[in-house]
Amino acid sequence: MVDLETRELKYFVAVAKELHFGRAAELLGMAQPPLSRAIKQLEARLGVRLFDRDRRAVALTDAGAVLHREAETALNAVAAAARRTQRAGHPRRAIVLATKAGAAHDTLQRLLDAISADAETPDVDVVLCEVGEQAVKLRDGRADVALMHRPVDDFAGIDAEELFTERQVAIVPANHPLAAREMVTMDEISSVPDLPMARWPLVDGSYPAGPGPEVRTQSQIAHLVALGRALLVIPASSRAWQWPEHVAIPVSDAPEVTTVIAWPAHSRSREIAAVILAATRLADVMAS
Amino acid sequence: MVDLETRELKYFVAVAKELHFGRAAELLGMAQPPLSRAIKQLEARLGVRLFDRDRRAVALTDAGAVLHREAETALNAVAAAARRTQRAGHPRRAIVLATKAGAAHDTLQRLLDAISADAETPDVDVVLCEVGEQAVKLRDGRADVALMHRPVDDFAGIDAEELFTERQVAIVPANHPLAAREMVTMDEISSVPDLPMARWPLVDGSYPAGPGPEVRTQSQIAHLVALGRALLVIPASSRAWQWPEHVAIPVSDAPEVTTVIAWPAHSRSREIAAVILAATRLADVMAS
DNA sequence: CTCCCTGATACCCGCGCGGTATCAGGGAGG
DNA sequence: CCTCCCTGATACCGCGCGGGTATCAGGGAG
Repeated sequence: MVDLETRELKYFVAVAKELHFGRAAELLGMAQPPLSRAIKQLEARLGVRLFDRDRRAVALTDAGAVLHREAETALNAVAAAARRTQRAGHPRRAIVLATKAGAAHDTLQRLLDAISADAETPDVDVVLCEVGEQAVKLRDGRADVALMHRPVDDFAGIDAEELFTERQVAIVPANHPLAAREMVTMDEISSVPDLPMARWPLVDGSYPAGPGPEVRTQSQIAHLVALGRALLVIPASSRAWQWPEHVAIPVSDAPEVTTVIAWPAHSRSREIAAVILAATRLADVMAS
Repeated sequence: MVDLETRELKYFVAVAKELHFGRAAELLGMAQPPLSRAIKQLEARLGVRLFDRDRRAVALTDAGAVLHREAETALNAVAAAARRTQRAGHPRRAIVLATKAGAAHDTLQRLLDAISADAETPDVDVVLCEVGEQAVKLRDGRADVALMHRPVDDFAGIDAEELFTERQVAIVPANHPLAAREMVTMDEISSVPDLPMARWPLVDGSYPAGPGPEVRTQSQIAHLVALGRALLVIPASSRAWQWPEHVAIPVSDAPEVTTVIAWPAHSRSREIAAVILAATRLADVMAS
């Protein structure tokens, strides 16, 4: 049985990301030769070639691609172990709730109120995330629970309880012809040439192909829409970040989005359970 | 940011399991002093006390208990990374299916037939498990897919697709009065003093309290039932291992058991997806 | 043909990990 | 009350390995 050290995994991931030993070494704060040697030893120990180096380019082999994925989840698990242990050991025992900035603002407000009013639930810190960051933070231990969205977010390794489901709205510039509409369809908004949909980064940080502008943050897209350069389809409850220059129009045929409260698939502590319970109870109240 | 090495985690887990530095060191194949030092350094690095040592006994602190849980999942992830990488790199690319020995025998038979008949699906090796072992093997990479049972198995970190649901039967000795019955209730069988239910080990290896005999394997319990010393409630499809000395009686009010095909929550490769698809298709055929 | 880019090799040094020997403190038994 | 022993902590040492610098090697570009 081979066993890998997290140091080796970290080295491997750096090279797999950069596909360049020199740059990877620099990122790791070390020299290139020991890095080359470490990777070589790793390959020897596993008995598997991880990179194809043909003098000018470095590429992942199939096995390397597998390790790339696996190593990242393993490193996340190790980091989570460290962070959760530290948090458990320190007097301050607030749990961390991750949520997309601007999303479900009023629900979150009421949830936090309910939690702080209830003596049973622990203190909660809120950390605001961009796009799909909640899952990352749950996985590496920087957060304990999160508000996430089905089906848009990535739930691998994450459990969740449904809170509420809502339709989506298109956010368009107030001075655009579409702004006068009562309701639109996906077909209509995807065929507007002067208002392409903004492109969000995928999990690996790259962008899908398409005509729309590349954005990373909510305020970037808010700005772009206000400038009349893009439109956006989001859950209705996200409207909290709308500016006067924005108009929200219900989209009749966009898939509904379910807001869920999510936690890492393992480690369901009593504190986390209390918060989940508070959230589901609140959702029941709001539904009735 | 602290980062833990897998070596340290392994040391910690050994001590957490044994609650005894000397024995843990022996299990690890090392001397006790370096182990003590390693744990001490770990505590220093995390800034958290992990064990309460009061000269005569070693106990986990709250933080230690957290790390115990987290470290085991992290180590599983690391081991899985190594194993899956090795498997991906070697010419032989069979995927490994874990199943409880004796359970759902005919379904499995047909599934394997369907898979080997289909050129699209990969080769499949079958590994037979005792009780809840499938989840462990999925988590540490020794298996890629598994047949598991809801609600009895532990699905933390594991995704699954339902295959079929069935009622449970009580297995009793053929010479016992109950053997003549057409149908029994849970109440009836739990109040038979001379036929206690066998006790299976919990996830941590210990046994729940109770009058029944402790068993670890299917053949142990099969033997015990044949000897008239215990009874057992299992899904109807598990009857494959019945001996002539066994009689199966439907239990009217036992919770139904759903057999599912399961895989680790991350890493859903094309090969695994093909096997899952074959299994769900087969279940559809069998249901109609 | 030459230069340069990039990964591999050679070699050295120092830290850290693991080993042995020993200490320290407290519980149990006479 | 004293002693023995059990168990974890401390002290100290040696060496292996991880990381550094210098250099090589091979192939693409101009």
